[in-house]
Amino acid sequence: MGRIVEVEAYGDAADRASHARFGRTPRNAAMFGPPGSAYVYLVYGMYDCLNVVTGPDGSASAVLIRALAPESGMARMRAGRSAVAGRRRSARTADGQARTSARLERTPDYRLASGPGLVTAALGIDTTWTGTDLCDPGSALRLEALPGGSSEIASGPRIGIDYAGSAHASLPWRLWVPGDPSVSG
DNA sequence: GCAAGGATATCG
DNA sequence: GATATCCTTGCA
Repeated sequence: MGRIVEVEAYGDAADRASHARFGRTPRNAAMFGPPGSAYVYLVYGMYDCLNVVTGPDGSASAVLIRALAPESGMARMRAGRSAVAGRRRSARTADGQARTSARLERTPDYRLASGPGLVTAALGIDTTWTGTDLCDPGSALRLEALPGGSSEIASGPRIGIDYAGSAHASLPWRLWVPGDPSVSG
């Protein structure tokens, strides 16, 4: 379990940074699904990114989960991180494997899910989780309300979307908990 | 600073 | 059917 400390908002075709910018396609179909369901996609051929579908059924929008502050299950998060790291080319050799493993061991708990690709690696989530009802208490992957709730929230431009053009790239649709060490670098 | 990696949307 | 590109990461 982790506390969500960094997210980004993505809209419909009008949002030139969104996967929905080309309308409905096989990949983004889940973005048009019911709110509270999951949209997981593979990015850069290696990392999965977890989104929460937010808009009404039939409209496209989602919130990308960019970072978690781990609260429990850190041993399993490390196992998940290790499994994903093992697929990288640098870990194909015995020497690379040893370095990757040593690096992960030096990684503090608060950095286990400090990035969108790291969130899914830590949780063991991949694209097959697309469509999961995140609001069902019976789901293995789910959202829960945080008792005691609100902390201060900062906002700024979304990351890695320069292709969208300055008008969209400058929108302050990245939200995070200021000062939290688990926010991505 | 930049390669790895595979799916994907678009173009020919 | 081929190809430029991608909501990233960890290495040089």
